[in-house]
Amino acid sequence: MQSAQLNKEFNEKSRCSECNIRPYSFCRCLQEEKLKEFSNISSEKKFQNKANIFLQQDDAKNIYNITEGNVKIYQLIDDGRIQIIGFLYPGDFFGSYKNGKYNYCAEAIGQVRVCVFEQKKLDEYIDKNMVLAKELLNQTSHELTLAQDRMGVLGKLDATERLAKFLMNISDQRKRIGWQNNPISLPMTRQDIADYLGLTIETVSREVSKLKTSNIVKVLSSKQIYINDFDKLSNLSK
Amino acid sequence: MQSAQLNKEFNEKSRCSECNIRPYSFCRCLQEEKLKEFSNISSEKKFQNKANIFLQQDDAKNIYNITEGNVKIYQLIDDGRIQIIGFLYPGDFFGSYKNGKYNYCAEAIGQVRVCVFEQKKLDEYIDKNMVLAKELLNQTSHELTLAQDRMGVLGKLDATERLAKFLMNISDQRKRIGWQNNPISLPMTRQDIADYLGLTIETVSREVSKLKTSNIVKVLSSKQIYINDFDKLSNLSK
DNA sequence: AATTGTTATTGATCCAGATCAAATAGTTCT
DNA sequence: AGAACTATTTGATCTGGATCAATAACAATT
Repeated sequence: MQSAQLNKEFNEKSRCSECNIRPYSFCRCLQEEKLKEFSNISSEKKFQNKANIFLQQDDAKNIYNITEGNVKIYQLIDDGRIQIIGFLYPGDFFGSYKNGKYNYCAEAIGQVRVCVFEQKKLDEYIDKNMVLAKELLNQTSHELTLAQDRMGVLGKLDATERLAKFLMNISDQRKRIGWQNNPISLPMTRQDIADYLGLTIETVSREVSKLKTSNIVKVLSSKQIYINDFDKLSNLSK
Repeated sequence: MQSAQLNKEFNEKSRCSECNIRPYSFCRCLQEEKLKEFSNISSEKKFQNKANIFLQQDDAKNIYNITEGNVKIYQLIDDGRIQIIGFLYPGDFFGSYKNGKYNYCAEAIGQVRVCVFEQKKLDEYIDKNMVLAKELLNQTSHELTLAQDRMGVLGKLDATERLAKFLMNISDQRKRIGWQNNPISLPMTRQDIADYLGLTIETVSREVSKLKTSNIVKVLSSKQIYINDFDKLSNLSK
């Protein structure tokens, strides 16, 4: 399975030495290296591929941090309609809530290990632990800028620009964290990409084909894309 | 001018006694009531209607907190295309950045007073002041859930649903903070609403007319909407 | 290797919302 | 008040991407 492979690749490279640059497993670093007492307020859980970690509208009792694997978070509009908020990586926190209910559903992509914090205990702990408070603030701020970028994508870009930006973002991110950034592997399905970009699978597929035809990318397999021309792709992505 | 009126209405009611429920002027409360030393790291500035507070891609040296008036933040895609991220109120922080540059443009709606923090000083100050750190974390988390909700709106809702949700959100918000929630005043232009919802002015106008025709709202003026039927509007808004 | 189920691609048609265009209402200035 | 602008509404047409439909590629199972 593709995503299992991706996870393997990811985990091997996800150990950080400094603990200040992603990707890294926030919990693992804190627990093993810095804060032994950290384990008092958290426990570990495993999820298999496609397992729901929680559903939108569940009572939000916990905050999660990924120690291994990928998680997809999405909003259910009503029957059938889904908007994927994001694809998450080791080190990412998730579990934000509104009025005591989770704000989205969280689902494992491949095998996932998470660190579970009881919301209440974490809150108390934050009061006594500035490192954690600042880390949470940094991560949340970072996520906020990503979310704001996505408003521009969903509100104003056309299908060609959305896909180009998606591919560029993935490539950039992989490069930044020291992975292979070309060809890029896409662990998620076309349906996931469509739900992430606010398009349909057919449109995503057609846009990939257009990039292939205009020789900007080479489609090694449906989940492996080689970028021939970064400049052209970047120009398309706005 | 409509928005001046709105600001007046807003400011009169924006004084909080408890300082834990919005709207309130975060800076004002902190400065006047709780943290005299707070003023050491901040200064106050005024902006007139339509004045740019900062532009996307400016070096992000400051963080702002609104003490009076409203601010609109928006992303410039390229010439002409604009995506409005949000309309901000007293107490709201803004100035999030990525790679040292602001992530959006900020513009005053009506007259605005802000509290300006030098990013660097604020960062140092946070280390010593847990109240501020937690407040920033709370606000940022809250903004994040709003941003995530907006992804669903922009990615999956149709025009009718977008406008209905927009009106419901405004009404809910006003109710929560103790303002008149019916009729609701819309200080922003149709163009602003369109740029916020990822639509065109024509479509926004047509959707308002549809709500009027189906007797769900009464259009008192282009900026004053009376909601006849909350249930129906809520059903439309998903 | 053949069968079954899942995921992706490609083609044909349709429609929601964009665009273009014109009329109307509201605001500001002299 | 009247002129000059600006913002909003309404109408007519066009189009990008959705929808419907069929095929092709790929994986998993026996």
